[in-house]
Amino acid sequence: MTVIFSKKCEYGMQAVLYLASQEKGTLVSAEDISKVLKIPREFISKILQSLRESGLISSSKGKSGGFTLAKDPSRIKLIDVVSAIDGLEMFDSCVLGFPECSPTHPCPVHNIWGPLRTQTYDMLTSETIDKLKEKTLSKIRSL
Amino acid sequence: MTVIFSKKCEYGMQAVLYLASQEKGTLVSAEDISKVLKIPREFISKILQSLRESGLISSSKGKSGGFTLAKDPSRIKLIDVVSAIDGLEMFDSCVLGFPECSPTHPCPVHNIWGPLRTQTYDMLTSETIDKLKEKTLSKIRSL
DNA sequence: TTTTAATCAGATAAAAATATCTGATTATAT
DNA sequence: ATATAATCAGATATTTTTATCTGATTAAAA
Repeated sequence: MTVIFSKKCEYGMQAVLYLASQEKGTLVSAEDISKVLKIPREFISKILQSLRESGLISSSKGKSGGFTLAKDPSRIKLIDVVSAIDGLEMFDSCVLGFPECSPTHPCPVHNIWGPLRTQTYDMLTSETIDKLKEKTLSKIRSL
Repeated sequence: MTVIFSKKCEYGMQAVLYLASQEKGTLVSAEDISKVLKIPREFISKILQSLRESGLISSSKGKSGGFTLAKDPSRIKLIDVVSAIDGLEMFDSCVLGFPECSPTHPCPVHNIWGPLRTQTYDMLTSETIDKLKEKTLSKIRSL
């Protein structure tokens, strides 16, 4: 079982938070991210590539190349990463796995789950990642 | 990506809710459950077997055999199914996938996620499945 | 007593998620 | 110029989850 998000998505969020905690414009290599966050090198590489394709981060090749955020951290939210990797489908599918769960055909816990889902969405949407910089740094220090 | 629970667990919850919506003591075959809930026959079979091993449901073999709840629906909660199939690990692991996320080493969204996790747990813990009978029946009618 | 319809146990298969490998390309630094 | 250190693209491998198969056992019904 996953805790809501796939490993890819979890790693992607961690990496984006890490990039956001760097000095603006700093290029960070996949190797570096892999070591700091303890994520398999080749795996985070692939994830970074796909985030680049989505336009969330940018990269430069060659020696001393690496990755950096494509825009200011004050304009990026965690939901952007989720959207790019896992997609937003989970925010309108049934927690019990029933098909077409809706107000007209609610599952047994539909009314309770609705607000929770909304709050989860809000958690990912309300804050931009620049606001999470300090917390990110102190978490990384403890890894 | 899953929506919190594995398919096994979703199907397990659906099946247990369905059993709870039957007349007390009714034996329901895996075939029947499979058809009503549109779950692959052999797959739900395995899930029912494992729920039997966990003691949540009981079975009788032979012609006109089948499955029924092992105790009164007023004493079963959805968390029992989750606990038996997916385990409760998700309720204390990090939503961003960081290891050892805790109040002393919180991840960037630790404080926001905590209450949400608790509410999710409450959703599965507060109501016994007999309370969900009517809603289950009306959902099943729409499948 | 035989047929039938069910669970049960264990093996296997298929699909998806996670992870790694290989070699090409690129750009900096020596 | 050349060596080095990085991304990139595509293939491959491994692991986990989801799903199916096979045959044995059981018990009710014919």
